[in-house]
Amino acid sequence: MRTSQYLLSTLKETPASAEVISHQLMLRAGLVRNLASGLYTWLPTGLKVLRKVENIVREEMERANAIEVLMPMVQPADLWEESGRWEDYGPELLRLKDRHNRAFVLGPTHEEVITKLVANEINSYKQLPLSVFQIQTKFRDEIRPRFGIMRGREFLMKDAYSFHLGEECLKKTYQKMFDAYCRIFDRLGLDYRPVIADTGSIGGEASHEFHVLADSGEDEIAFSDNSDFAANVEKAEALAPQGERAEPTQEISTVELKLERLIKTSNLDLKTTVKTLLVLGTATEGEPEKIIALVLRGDHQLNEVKVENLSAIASPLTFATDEQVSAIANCHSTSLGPKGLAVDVIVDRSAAHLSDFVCGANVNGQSYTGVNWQRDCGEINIQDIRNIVTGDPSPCGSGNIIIKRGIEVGHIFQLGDKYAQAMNCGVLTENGKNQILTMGCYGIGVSRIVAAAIEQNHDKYGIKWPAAIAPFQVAIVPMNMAKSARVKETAEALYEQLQQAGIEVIFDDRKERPGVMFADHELIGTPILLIVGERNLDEQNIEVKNRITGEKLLMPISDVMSLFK
RNA sequence: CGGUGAUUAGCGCAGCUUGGUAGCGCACUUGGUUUGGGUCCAAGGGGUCGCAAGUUCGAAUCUUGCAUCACCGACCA
Repeated sequence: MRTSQYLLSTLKETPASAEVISHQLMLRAGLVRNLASGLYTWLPTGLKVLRKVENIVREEMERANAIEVLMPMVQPADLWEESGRWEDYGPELLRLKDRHNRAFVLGPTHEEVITKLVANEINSYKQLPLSVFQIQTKFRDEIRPRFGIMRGREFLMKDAYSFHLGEECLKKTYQKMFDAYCRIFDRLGLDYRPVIADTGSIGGEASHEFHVLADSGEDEIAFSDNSDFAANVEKAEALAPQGERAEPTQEISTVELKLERLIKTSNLDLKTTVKTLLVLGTATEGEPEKIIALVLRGDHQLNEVKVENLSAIASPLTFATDEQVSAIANCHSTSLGPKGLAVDVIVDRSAAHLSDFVCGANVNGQSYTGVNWQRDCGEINIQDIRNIVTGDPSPCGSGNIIIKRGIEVGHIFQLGDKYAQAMNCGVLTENGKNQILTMGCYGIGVSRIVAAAIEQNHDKYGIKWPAAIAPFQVAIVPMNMAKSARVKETAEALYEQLQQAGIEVIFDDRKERPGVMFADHELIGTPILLIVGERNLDEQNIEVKNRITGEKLLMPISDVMSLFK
């Protein structure tokens, strides 16, 4: 490729709208352009990278015996009604109508379509197990698209689905996929971790996420400092504190300050206080809305995922309005406390372990000290409803927790039969009976990987691509080619030779000053720069600069091809 | 969905307080100059100032509404 005939589209200045480094560099290096909120055009250089990621993913899927298909992005709404997700999915699902007024959705995922397909195509146990995958554009109407490609509304995803007669077979394929994912991220050259994950709205049993570690990541991951344990903070169990709860030593007394003021003025340790949140309980038909109180130790944070997984709590989690709060406690939410609340109370394990604690008194501007659970609040329902924090004992039983941020680039699930059941996807077994299939599903955010790779591999000059996904393997940068016939001949010959050898080479044949060319190629992140200049031609040498290490060395022109063996 | 802010040339921004011929830097075009790290000089092209309504002799500037984009928040101790 010659730059003079290519769409380089690099920018000197950083567009104001780009927040994270990967977004800035993707715009500056001419990989993508923004079209509308969460929608991006892939420019030639970006597309090259995207295709490389795609191909690695494809090769490893095929190696894991998955077969490629391509399903429509636009899907009929009745499929989604059949699975129940037309109601469940919410506004993230973009719904649209065709000219005949028939309802469709833009596919955020393809469980329905693939399950329908398999239900129609697969009839016998002899055809199982089956794994299929596709690499297709998805659309999710995110509340808040951000960080450029990282959380766009339209994105490229690899999604795979496996079908089995039973749990045992599913587990085998799940492990195979797990291994395939590790190979993919190894080949991509990324620093990643598989972590135990919540199964979320898709449902099912076991699940792992694959995270690329980066400070800008949107997820928090809990690691043990003494074992391989790693889990999404959403999922990581916070163990109950050791030992028995201490006996009460204080009587309740009332303080004429709201809890917040009390904490500030008397320098109270948050660990001796509790906070109380009112949320909606599961709706039952014909009954008035039920409110449930959640109680956490003051220094802890509510884990929404854990709470939503409790059967008593409405999903999605909804906080009580100020009106609902006053109706129940006759005070503002900042003065709530568990004593004397006329609703069901769910107490976090750590909060439940306290004695002589401080809390709101359910009267505006008043708090209690010296409160004790059994004595003052009666029987309580104890659950794990908080986020694990640094220093907590690891749920695996070994070591303590440290927390790092990660970008979720892959997620695998053992789905079970939720969709197969709903779409009546079964086969005849050996003894001639129909049996509903068990499914697994396996996603990789292909476009997000491009952004994640940049988050992890950049410096002040630009992107430092891992070799496997660099848009070009090598750039030829001639010094003052317009004036020197020798430089031109040498550069052209090199270009010819590299092309012949099937190496992805970009030849900077623009009439630009050296500084401009260096800056562009460093921004784009081509791993090797071949610098052709008068300076070294007398000795028939060429300068080779490694973008990753910054090393420069001289080598005879005739040896250049050895770099690519 | 709530809060905040922005919207003026392809990009980054000034001008708005105090209404009166629309500017700067980068990029682009042409000529010259320079040539191993974003040269320098000169000339030039490009904008219904987000949209709509209002106030006014006159609106980028004041008022109102709308749209789009971005950031923050959605944890209520």
